[in-house]
Amino acid sequence: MKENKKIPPATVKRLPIYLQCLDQIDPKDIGISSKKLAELAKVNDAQVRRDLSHLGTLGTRGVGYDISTLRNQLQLELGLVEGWSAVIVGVGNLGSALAHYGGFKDKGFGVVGLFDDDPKKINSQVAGLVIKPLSELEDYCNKFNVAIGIIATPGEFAQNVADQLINCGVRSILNFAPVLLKNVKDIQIRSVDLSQELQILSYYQDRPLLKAVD
Amino acid sequence: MKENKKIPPATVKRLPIYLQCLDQIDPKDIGISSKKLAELAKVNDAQVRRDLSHLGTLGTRGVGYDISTLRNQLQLELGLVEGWSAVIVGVGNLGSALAHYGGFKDKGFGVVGLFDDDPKKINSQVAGLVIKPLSELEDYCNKFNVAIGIIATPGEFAQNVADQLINCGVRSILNFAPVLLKNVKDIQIRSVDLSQELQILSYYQDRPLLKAVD
DNA sequence: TGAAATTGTCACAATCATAAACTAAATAAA
DNA sequence: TTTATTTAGTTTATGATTGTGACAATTTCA
Repeated sequence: MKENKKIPPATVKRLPIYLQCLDQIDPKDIGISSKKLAELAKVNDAQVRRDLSHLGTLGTRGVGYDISTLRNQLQLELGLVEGWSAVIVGVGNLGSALAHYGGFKDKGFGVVGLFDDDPKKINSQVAGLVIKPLSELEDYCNKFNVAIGIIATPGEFAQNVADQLINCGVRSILNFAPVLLKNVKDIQIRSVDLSQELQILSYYQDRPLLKAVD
Repeated sequence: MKENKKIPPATVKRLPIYLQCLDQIDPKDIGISSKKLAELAKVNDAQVRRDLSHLGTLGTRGVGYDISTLRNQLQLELGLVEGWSAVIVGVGNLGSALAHYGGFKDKGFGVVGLFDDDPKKINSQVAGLVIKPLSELEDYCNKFNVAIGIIATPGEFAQNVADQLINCGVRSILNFAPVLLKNVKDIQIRSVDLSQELQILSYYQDRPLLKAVD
């Protein structure tokens, strides 16, 4: 209900899930109840109402939520209407996969540049983009006002790349390299470590009674 | 301290990080303090001590932790010494990237099979493995005692693939498809949604004063 | 023996999820 | 119209989880 109020991080993490659920329902439906949405998102329905109340008064008592209004508000709150530009640094298998990944564009992110320092890759094309050397990163970031940097290099180069990205004015970094990047004030960093995910699964593999969270 | 006691999920998520940090320190070092390890893992040092105390009494007061003992205990607790076998279903860009990803083998996971239902892909090789049709999944899982299934298909096939994997005796699933899989008792599922990570970054992009967690 | 270092553990505060209860609003039925 | 039903929004309570500061216990070293 309170506008302009800080949204709890746990709620922020669920907002993209709600958005995803909205894409999965019958396009003929124009409304949805918190109960139904909770079912799709696999959370408690009170939680849904509480989470959504952070975005303002979106629903109608006795009726439910209007789907298109809800989608718009979620996109607005998440900043998906701002058309952030992103670059991918490191165009190996993972970087290529990310460059081809359609899910980014669908959500309003545009990958505008690919960078690698391997001379054999420079000037070749991946997903319709020409791979550039890292030396051109700064010009690119200025030209396209790049907001998000995606790091898909081997671990040993990741910190250096992150420093360069930050230096070029990039404020958010999504890191796939298996290293912990230095925490810099005002810079948002999220790391996805594929092997760590498997290790967590491995822990619970031996302990079928427990359930992992998140 | 308490053996056989449930380890908090938040701690489980940090254990692979500690393991990663141990790989980054000078191989000549034989010991490490909680303070130093906390610095590397970017957490509080009291947290490190508490997390590690769940694995038993590993350290020595006034001295610190013996690195090789610590590494062994972390690997043991995470089940990394059991040599779990994994299959990858969906050999598009992301599936290929995962197949090539060396980080899995380093941590004790072996990718033993690739599956796809695209006739153009079947029988071709990726990362030294021949891509098989899904119809052969069950035989494979039995033959290699596959414990972990990695789903890298488009979203619309993910639930069906998950059902098949579970049917074949797979008990842990790492899902990269942008859908929420049904929760099945005794089956561990972790989902990594690349676009969701970007959306969370996008939220905080507009709010530089806040810091995302996790 | 005393000082410094460092672990293991406890206690406390903050956050979070969930449920219950209540109000308010909209719709459908009588 | 009146009444019943549905459902959002809000508050409160509660229990669980988590992170962190504090400190005694232990080891090393001078």
